[in-house]
Amino acid sequence: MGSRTHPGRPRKVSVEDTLEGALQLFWERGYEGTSIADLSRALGVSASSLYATFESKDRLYLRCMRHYGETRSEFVQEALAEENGIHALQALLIGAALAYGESGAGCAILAAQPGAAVDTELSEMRRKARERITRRIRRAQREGDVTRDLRASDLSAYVQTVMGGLSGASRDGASAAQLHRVAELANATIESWRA
Amino acid sequence: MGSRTHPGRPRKVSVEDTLEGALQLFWERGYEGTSIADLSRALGVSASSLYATFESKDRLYLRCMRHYGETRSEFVQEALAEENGIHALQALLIGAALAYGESGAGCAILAAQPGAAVDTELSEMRRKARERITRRIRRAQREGDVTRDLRASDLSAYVQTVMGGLSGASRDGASAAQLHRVAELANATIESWRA
DNA sequence: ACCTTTATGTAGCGATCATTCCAAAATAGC
DNA sequence: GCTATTTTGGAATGATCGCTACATAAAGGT
Repeated sequence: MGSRTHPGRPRKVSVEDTLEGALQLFWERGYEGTSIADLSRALGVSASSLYATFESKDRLYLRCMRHYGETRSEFVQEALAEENGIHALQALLIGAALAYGESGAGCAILAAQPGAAVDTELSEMRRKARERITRRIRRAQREGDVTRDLRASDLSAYVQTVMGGLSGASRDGASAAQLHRVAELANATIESWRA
Repeated sequence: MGSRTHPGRPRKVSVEDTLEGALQLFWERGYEGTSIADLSRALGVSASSLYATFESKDRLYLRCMRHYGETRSEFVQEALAEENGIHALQALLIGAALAYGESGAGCAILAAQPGAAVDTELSEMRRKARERITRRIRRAQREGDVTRDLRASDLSAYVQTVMGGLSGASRDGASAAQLHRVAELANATIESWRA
């Protein structure tokens, strides 16, 4: 299945560009608030082309959310790579405040509403993100950065709760500066988690 | 206009019951995820009756959100009535964790997605809630419960951000116990705001 | 009994929804 | 230039959307 003898007509818009454009609409208006006609109009591609490339609206939405995860979560990787565990978590919240403040639409995945079978996969994505934070905290506890008196899963839940709150505040119109100040208040809590 | 001479046919379902039932659907599935046909089926009332009583889907939704505010925010009043300012804010988060944990659908107003002209009013409701918290914090600062080194509006924003995060976590399936533990972590921050 | 008033259900409105069919267009290999 | 392959746009699918017209049912006032 790798012969590739006959090429066919070239696509008007690349898959990458389509995902990026569709993401913007889904991100701002949500899954149910974005119709195929909206996407077709905004992208300059007919509905049938979208269906030929991405099987259904569900699948396209899912691809967009994965695309979001791949292109908008660098700040998570960078923050968790901080040597000191406390600094890592604090950098995570500051990074979230900055990222959500820039976009003005919060986190596409955390802000997604329940809807059909898509929600299962999104919930799984959120669970994995939380798990990544939990593992980083466990490592910090092993390394003596974070106290062992508190459960890593609880601390992780707190961090993701604040991130979700920042996401919501961003969508509600909070300024980047405002989000930053909230993140700093939350970081005072994290400061108290030192071993 | 208070004569009331001719009564007319009695309604099958009271306005109160209709609002309560419609709220349940809107709360769980959101505005766009709930159709008039869904409401008609769930309430046992025809669509035309709904339109005769509530002018439009927008207005019905708005009435439901107000109904939510009137019947589900007792914990806010009770918490903010606490004598000590620090305790008031802490009770607010604990109360939110309890309330959102019970419903399993978070806060209907904080979790509402942007959509048409309805969003303006919901945003206003959130703003008023935040203002109420801000005023309580200012009072606490006057009474010497909370430090004057931090801006009341920032502290209020933090509290509402955590509430929004708890709401989202609840919708994502977090248990009441889990929400409670997160609230207690957030309350450690609030503890540090003592004057 | 009749009248006024209000709420009811049925049927239907045009618009939009996600999705599909299909023929034409555009490419590379032969 | 032909063929195979793939994407394209336009038209149409049935279903559902929010909403309305209309005739009838159920009450109290007289």
